[in-house]
Amino acid sequence: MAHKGLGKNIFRGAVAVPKIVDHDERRLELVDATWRIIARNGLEGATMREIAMEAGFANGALKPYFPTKDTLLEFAFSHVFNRTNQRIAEVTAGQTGLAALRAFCLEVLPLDEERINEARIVIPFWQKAVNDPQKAVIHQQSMDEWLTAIRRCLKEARDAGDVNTGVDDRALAGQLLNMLLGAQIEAALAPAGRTDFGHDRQLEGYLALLTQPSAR
Amino acid sequence: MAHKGLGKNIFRGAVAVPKIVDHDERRLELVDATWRIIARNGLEGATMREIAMEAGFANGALKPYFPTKDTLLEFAFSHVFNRTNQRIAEVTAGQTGLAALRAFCLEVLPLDEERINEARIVIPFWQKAVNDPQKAVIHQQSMDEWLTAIRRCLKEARDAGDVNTGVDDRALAGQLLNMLLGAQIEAALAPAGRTDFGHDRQLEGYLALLTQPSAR
DNA sequence: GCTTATTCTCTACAACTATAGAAAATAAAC
DNA sequence: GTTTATTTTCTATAGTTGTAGAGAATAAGC
Repeated sequence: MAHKGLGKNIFRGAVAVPKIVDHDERRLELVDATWRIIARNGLEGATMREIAMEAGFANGALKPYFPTKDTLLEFAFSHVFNRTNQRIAEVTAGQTGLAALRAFCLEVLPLDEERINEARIVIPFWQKAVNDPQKAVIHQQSMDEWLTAIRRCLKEARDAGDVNTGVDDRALAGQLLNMLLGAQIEAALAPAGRTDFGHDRQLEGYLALLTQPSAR
Repeated sequence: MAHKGLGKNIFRGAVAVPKIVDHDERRLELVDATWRIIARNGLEGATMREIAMEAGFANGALKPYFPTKDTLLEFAFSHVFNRTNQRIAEVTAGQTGLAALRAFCLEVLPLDEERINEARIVIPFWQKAVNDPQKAVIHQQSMDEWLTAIRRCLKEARDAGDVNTGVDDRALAGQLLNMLLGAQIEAALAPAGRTDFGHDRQLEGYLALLTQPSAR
């Protein structure tokens, strides 16, 4: 399980010296260092030297784990989505309808320092993705997943009577997704330290819009 | 009016040779070339050499007009906002309430190739602004203006009875602004050529949400 | 302690970038 | 045509970056 990074672990007569570091784990450490550097110094400040130093290594130490910088960055960016998606899964587990939708959005919105930092990582990613189709696909896939999840919640909420607007779910899901993305920008561009952007109130307001006071 | 770029146009006895190029105009040309390069090759591809060539000049020709690359980029980025704001002013002139709000949003949304290109320029700007407070302020100022404009429209629309939701205008304005920003990301990251993202339908849907069918 | 494969450090290098500034080209005024 | 200031080209430079790869350091098994 450990010998995955290099193809050198050939069968050797009797003695087999095991690898000391778990390559997969090391890659995650390096991704973490990359995130910290990007969040602190931006994409321009994320040089291989800087990242290595942040991880506690010297210049060339990343090579065995990521053959190229682009490999590292792409892996790092993918992992932001992975982590967010995992948190979403945890938070929405067992929930349905409007409750699930609320939990979903509250997890994506940059409501605390940690997620504001993630916003500061996602924006450089978007910038790269604008001119790198391979990275754009990574984004697109997660967005498609999110759209599907949102629409599932909306459908359930309609069945439960919590959503009864005449506006169709396709439009609603698009609105909500774009709101979530826009919130990342607002949070990432704000001066460091600000954490209260009223995004949670915006969300509650939006969800309230979906329920027309039909019978009153 | 022309001698603004350099401070060399000193009083000279009798003969005064006029400058041939209008510095302000030239700056705009250079900004245009910068936009084209960024939209086509991304921020990484926007080197001084590349920009100069795109504008039809050689390597050092930009210096008299922009002493440094950062100056050029900042000016170029500011101008995206300027241009958008001017278009907004034209389109919303004479309009009020929901009509003005609709016109405003339709102008900001990336509904055609030109504005999709602008989205491809704004995202690199945001990326720079994340770690450059001076650029972040440029963004913030326009966003504050936009928020104010949106809330003015909402108030007018309420007075006209076109908006009657219980959700307060502050939350609504925030939602709408974030929707507009998010739409830029979706458009900029899509493969070149796509132009229909349903953003206009999303907008109509959102505006419909603001009008509760109270008396029916 | 010795061997061996892995892991890391460090130096080197080629490519590229922003910028500076000398020199050439240019256009107006005489 | 000559002069003069402006405009542009072109070469040079200092700095940075990703990457390569030799060698040192390291840790496990004997």
